[in-house]
Amino acid sequence: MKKKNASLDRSKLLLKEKNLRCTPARLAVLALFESSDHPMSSQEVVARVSRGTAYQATIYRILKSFTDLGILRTVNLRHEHVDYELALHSDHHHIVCTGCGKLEKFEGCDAESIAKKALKKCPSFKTINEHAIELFGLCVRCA
Amino acid sequence: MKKKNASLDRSKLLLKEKNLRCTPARLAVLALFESSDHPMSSQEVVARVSRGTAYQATIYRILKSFTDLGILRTVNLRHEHVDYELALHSDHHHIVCTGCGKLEKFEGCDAESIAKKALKKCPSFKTINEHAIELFGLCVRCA
DNA sequence: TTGCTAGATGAGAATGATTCCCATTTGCAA
DNA sequence: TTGCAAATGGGAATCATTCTCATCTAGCAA
Repeated sequence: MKKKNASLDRSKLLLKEKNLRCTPARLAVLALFESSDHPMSSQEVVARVSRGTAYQATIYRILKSFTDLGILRTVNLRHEHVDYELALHSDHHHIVCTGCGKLEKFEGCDAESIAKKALKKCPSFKTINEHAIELFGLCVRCA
Repeated sequence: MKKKNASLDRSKLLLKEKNLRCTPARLAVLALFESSDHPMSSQEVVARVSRGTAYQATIYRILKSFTDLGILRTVNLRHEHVDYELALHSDHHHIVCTGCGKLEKFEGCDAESIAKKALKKCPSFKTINEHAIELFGLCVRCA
């Protein structure tokens, strides 16, 4: 249970940082994202947070406020919906197999050099703070 | 009018390539995307293709089939909706100003090196065929 | 050119995700 | 502990998207 408590403490701290009250609904949403190995659609979150913990309208409100505050971010994996994931790490990206849907994460995308290049080409921009990279291809099995 | 005709011919060719019939509704959607300088939400497309040319259900059907066939792709610019754009060029990305929403395109993202790196880290993937890169930062005015 | 037919669209109803409203509850600072 | 602004519950309302099916048409074959 040590792990769970550590995660709970981190969640509480995070909410405090963002000036959000520490409610069971918010903690449940954070815990779900911490325990999930893949980004989730709003519907999946609604389905997976148990009814007693948070009503659906509350979950939509939480997803919106978390996204606005940078706790969550949206990801486009080219499914027919947007997914949400924790926005803790900036250098966190995905590879999707367009054959079977298999999903893997990767880091180390060398974003600085891309950002530098982009800024050189777009002089009307001053700084790059975040970046999203998604790769689409075929896994060993589907290739 | 030379330009317009050339664009029309390209559109007809594209539809034929994809085994889609050449209808006024599809041509109107293609023309809209060719003339637009920014990715558009489904609602914007519905609003901008005139009623006489295509009914909304038709536009949704067209957006879906075009996306499935790779004529359009979805882009996540972190607005509260997904945007569509022509998928003609693979190396075509965006920078978004998180202050004012200003949008610019850039090319030359050095995708091969990212793909190579990612494949090295993810041995369960064999090939990368497409990639999405979006950058978020501040424009000169907002910085 | 005409006729044929699978494919495409029109029109509006149906669906279903998301948001709204407001009464009630609750986290948390003083 | 108290007070109150913030958050939630519950269900109705909204609105984007999809469905159904009758009608139309693009494009091929004769």
